[in-house]
Amino acid sequence: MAKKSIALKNQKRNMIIEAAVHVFAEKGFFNANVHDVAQRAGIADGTIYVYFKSKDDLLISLFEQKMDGILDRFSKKLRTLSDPLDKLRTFISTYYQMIKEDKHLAEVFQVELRQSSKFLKDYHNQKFLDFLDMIASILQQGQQENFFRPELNIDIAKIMIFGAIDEVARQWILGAETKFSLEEACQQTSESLISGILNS
Amino acid sequence: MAKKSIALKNQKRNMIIEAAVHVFAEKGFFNANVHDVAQRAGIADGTIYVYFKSKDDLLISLFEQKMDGILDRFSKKLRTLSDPLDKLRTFISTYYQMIKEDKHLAEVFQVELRQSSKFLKDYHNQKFLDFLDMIASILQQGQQENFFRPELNIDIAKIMIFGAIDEVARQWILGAETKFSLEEACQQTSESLISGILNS
Amino acid sequence: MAKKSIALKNQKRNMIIEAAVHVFAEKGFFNANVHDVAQRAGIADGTIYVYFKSKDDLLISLFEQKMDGILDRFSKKLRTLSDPLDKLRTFISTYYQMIKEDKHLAEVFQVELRQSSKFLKDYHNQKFLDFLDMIASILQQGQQENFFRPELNIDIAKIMIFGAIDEVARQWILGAETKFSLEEACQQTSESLISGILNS
Amino acid sequence: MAKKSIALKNQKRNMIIEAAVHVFAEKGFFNANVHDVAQRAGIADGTIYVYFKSKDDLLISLFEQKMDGILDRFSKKLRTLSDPLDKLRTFISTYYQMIKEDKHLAEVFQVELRQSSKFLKDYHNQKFLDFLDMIASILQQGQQENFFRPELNIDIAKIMIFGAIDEVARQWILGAETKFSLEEACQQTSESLISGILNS
DNA sequence: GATGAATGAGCCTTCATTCAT
DNA sequence: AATGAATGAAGGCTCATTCAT
Repeated sequence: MAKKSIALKNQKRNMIIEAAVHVFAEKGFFNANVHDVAQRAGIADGTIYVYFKSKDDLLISLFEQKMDGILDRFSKKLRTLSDPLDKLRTFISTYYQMIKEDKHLAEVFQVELRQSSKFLKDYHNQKFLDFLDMIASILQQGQQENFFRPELNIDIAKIMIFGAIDEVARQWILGAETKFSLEEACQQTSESLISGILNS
Repeated sequence: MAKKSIALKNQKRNMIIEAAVHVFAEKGFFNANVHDVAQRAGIADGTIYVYFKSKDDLLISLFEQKMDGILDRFSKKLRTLSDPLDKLRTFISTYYQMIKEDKHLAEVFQVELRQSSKFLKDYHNQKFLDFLDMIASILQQGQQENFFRPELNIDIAKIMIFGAIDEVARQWILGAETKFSLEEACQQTSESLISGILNS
Repeated sequence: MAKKSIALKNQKRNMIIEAAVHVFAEKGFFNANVHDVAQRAGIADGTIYVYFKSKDDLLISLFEQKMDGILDRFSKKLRTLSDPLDKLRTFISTYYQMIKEDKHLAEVFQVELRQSSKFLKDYHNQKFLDFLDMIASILQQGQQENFFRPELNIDIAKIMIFGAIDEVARQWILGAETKFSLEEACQQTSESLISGILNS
Repeated sequence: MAKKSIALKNQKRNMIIEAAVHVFAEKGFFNANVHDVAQRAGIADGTIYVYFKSKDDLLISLFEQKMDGILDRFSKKLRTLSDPLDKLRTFISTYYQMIKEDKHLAEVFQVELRQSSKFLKDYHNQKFLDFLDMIASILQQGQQENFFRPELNIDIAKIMIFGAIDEVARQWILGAETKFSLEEACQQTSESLISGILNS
């Protein structure tokens, strides 16, 4: 019974998070009301506070929970591969796939996550750093195995790669000026990041 | 007299924008009060509204004005160059230089500009698109002159390049996990974007 | 439970309206703060907005609700009568009685209601027109039954009669220069409106 | 030169008052800005304060000045007449004529003047009482000369008569529900007030 | 006298959060 | 656990008034 109760509790908690993803994506964290989230979740405003300490806590919890899922997903995908180039290509394609599957979540992550450090005091976004380190691991392995240039600064490269694919994804989501498909974006960014843009 | 009056008005307007850059960078647009901006500018709250229609208008005006300066700066820098590779390297180094010179402005741009489309109804950020098109121009010229790969999709590449350098800049500003100098970042991203990360 | 809840809600709504009547009567709508009304009602400022959309809405709701009561009261009083002269005299005496019983409400109505058309966009004061039409009905019946002059323009007369008794009531409330009782006012205005001021 | 200067000063003062009449009539005293008035007068905001102590003072001055003109006008019209009935009919027709000639002024008087006692502390509207007393004088003379009923309470009747014609005028101005001309209104109210509505 | 930029007090309204039911 | 009415602090914005020019 206790187990079931916990499961139910988590279920409602997830419902709220799912509602928050939608509402925050649509209006942005600051323009969205707790009431909006509650309404979308089909519950009363006060109920939010049974599961979360505050509006900020809801956002952070959303990050953490979703990030766990994402880290898990990437981890599983990469585990089966051994070639660093395969890994990098898979990482990139998985990223775009994820964006495609859940635009709302992507919007919340890209926009709100960026400023989390500023408005959420004392929140150190460890999970995001873990995510970046997945790229770093691939690069490190690739460097050790002589795939990637030895003079590559991995701390910079991991950020650069993330920034590149993330910005392309954002512009695709925004839809403005988008004259490309995600598939093409995936192929193009992979190729350019790996081989550069030079015609050699 | 009229000239002087207009100059004075612009001077105060700029003072407010400068104050807003600092305050928005520190607290974020939503957490910052109009009072905070006024205080930093050394004026009364109401004076803000002599120069700007609303808090939103202040942010947009800040974007537009600063973007004009930035576009001008890049335009001048690139004008003297003819080699596409030189142009791209200069573009990237100028970007990092700009970030270094005015961290506050960079923060406002990177964080608040991103979500502008969401919370500022009917604001189409044309100036940002113009900025991206400066990269596109370089790429196009380079492609025509056979420097860059013919199969490169410029609409994607311009975004990718911007995303790459911008994210590296952001992480450098945030300071967290930053184990690199901007000079190194410049050299590394230029090299990787141009020649790729492959060890060939 | 639902019934009780609705009853309680209406009770509090009425409390606020009652407070608003007092405060608006004392200070006038524009000089009165929402805070004043809340304080008089013994609630927090924000609670006003649980029951009313805005300060304007509070005033309009006050009109509508009170007008409903007034229309009902007059309607009941007149229903039992058949003679048009009796009806008119009763209408007038009821008006003065009402004024006497609730000076505050009278002040709000006489002063604020007048300008409602100007400051409350899109508010068409239908209830007031209904009130005037109660006089019109009496006049019409009286005209048909040959009590009142056939050449009487009822659309003008109804307004004239209302204006006459309302202005006397207002001056009585203002107290300035008032050298008469409401009873006398009732008797005098009834007589003058019905028989004129001529000594015939 | 001093005289001329005073004349010029009065001219500008009048310009402001005229602008205020329009603006207050359109928007109501509270919804109208000093800026609106200044703009309509074609002067700077601050100039208002060269001629008037405050926004309230502007309204009061407007009343006083316009009332002087009105009292003068009525006084001149009535001076030539000797018959109390003629006087009363002339009073009423002059009132409607005045309304017709300057709707804006009429609106300001009818709406704003009413509440003056409430929002303008310590303002005793003596001129309005003088106006009412012009009616009282007519009634008194008529009563002494046996034209009007001896039991008529003049303090009540003067208010009643004013209220009657003023309300008809207001409804005519508002235009809503107005199915009559001012000429008809004049004839009807005169007749009804003098002879009553009874069919005798 | 005329100006209009600057002021800052004040107000309506929102909304995250609480708590009695 | 769930509710949603109530709270009250906080904030954007207005505008009558002032004053240096």
